[in-house]
This record gives sequence, structure tokens and C-alpha cells, in this order.
Amino acid sequence: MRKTRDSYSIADLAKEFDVTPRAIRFYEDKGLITPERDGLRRIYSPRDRVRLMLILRGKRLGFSLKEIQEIIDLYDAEPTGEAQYMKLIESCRKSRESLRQQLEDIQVTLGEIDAVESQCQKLLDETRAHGQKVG
Amino acid sequence: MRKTRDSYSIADLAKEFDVTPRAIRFYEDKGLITPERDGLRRIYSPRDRVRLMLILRGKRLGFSLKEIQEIIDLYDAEPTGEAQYMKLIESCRKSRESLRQQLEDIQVTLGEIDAVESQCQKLLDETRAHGQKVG
DNA sequence: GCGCCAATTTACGTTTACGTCAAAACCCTG
DNA sequence: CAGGGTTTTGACGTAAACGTAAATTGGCGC
Repeated sequence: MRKTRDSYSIADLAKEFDVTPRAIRFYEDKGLITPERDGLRRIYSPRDRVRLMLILRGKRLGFSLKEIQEIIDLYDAEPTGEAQYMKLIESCRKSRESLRQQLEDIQVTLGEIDAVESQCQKLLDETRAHGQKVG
Repeated sequence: MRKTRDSYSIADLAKEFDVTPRAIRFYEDKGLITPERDGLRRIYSPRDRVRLMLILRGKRLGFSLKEIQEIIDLYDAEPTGEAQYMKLIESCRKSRESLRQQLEDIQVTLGEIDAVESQCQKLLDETRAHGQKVG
């Protein structure tokens, strides 16, 4: 009884993450995933599975596949010189910048939603109170 | 010297928020903004300006214009009965749910980026140290 | 060997969110 | 009132991210 299998079919991943095989193949087309092959069949490794998870998380954050590509590349980049390291660090800095902006946007929005909801709840309570007396 | 003007041209807003007039008109097409008119010319009120800000924030968060529409509608909804209130509160709950997911995604990603960067920084330092001795 | 089902390739279709002209109207200025 | 800048309304184009349909291929179960 193993929890992490060592290979998956496209249907396995499609079902697990609730996306279509077409979408997964599309990500491969764009170079985001490169599964092994058994003849024609695609064989996905646990590593491929993680990449798919990263892709989908990127999508939830509203990034384009190209942006997701860049972020994922950060993870398994093997810098081959000082210049490469600098570029990598710079990429990290940029990504963080964008993410921080999003973080702020979300917190602000969450605050506003909360305000709307509590105001709404308050008015609802009032309406009900009056409703009781009137009706 | 007033800071908040009481009307703006489309070019004013386009410049302020760094979007094209075309985009702003497009949002109007989709019902996200409804500026006044002076003949043909569109006249944007401070309220319209705020709506545009909300739209752009929604875009930064990766929402579609349709989703943004729904969120914005929360702000100036004038519920006209108990059922309306309930629906509004439900909408708030959904939005919060989605935003919390995003918040989590962002925090995780930020953590990972930080890890990548610090690891990178460390390797860079080592490379430099060795480089000094060797070269 | 044959039917069946899953997976693949190819290719065209679709939706979203604008970009990019083009042509006409408006407005101010000299 | 001619010229120049701004704005408007079409209308067509486009990039991204798949959807969808059709034709093929590849095991498997009997």
C-alpha cells in the first residue's frame, strides 16, 4: 500500500485534478510538462504530477501559461555560472513583487467583502425585526 | 486645489491607470461601467473612477470580467427583501471562499520562491568564495 | 482475430479581452 | 473657417487556452 505511485496515465491526473486530458496535452504542447512515452502513451512521473499541480495553482492565481512557465523554471533551474545565479535571483525578486501586489489586493478585497457582508447582515437583522412588528 | 476632481475624460482615466481608452470602452460594453454623456463624449464621475479601480484590481487577481462584474455588484447592491439579502450574503461567502484559496496559494508560492532564492543566494556565495581561491 | 475502450493526432471552432485601423463628429484656436 | 487634437462608432484582427469532432492506433478479453 503506497500512497505515492510512480507513474500515472493522463486519465489518472485528469481525474485527480479535475481537468481534461486535452488541457494536460495542451500544457505539454506549451512545454510545461514533458512526460515519458510508452509507444504513443504518455507516462507521467510523480515529478510530472507535481508540475501539473504547480501549473494549476498558477492558474488559480490568474497567471498565463507563459508566466507559469517562468515560475516553474525557477524551481528546477540549474544555474551554470554567476550570471545565471543573478538572473535567477532577479526572477525571484520579480515574482515576489507580483505576488506581494496580489496579496495586498486580496487582503483589501477580503476586507471590503467582509464589510459588505456585515453591513448586509445588519440590515437584514433590522429588516427582520421591523418585519416582525409590522407583519 | 482639489485632489478629487468631479469628472474625468476617458483619456484622463486611461493615463492615470495606464490602460487604453479601448479597454475602458470595452468594460462599458460589458456593463461594468456606465459613464454619463455630454453629447457623444463620455464623462466619468469619481464613482466611475472607483469602479474602474475595482475592475483593474480584479484583473490583477486574475478574475474574468464576468466575475469582476459579480463582485462589483456586491458593493452597490440595494437589496429589496429578505431573499435578496440572503443571496447577497451567499455571494459574499463564495467570493471569500475563492479569495481565501488564492491567499493560501500565494502564501505557499511566496514561501517557495523565498526558498529558491535563498538557496540560490547561498550557492552563489559559495561559487564566489571558491572562485576567489581558484581564480 | 475481433470488438471495445482508452489514448493519440490533426485540425478546426470558440470564448475572452482587448488591439488596430478607418471614417466621421466635436471642439478649440489662430 | 481651416486645421489639429480628441473622441466616437463600427468593423475586423488576434493571442491565449482550451473544446470538440474525426480518424487512427494499441492493448485486452474472449
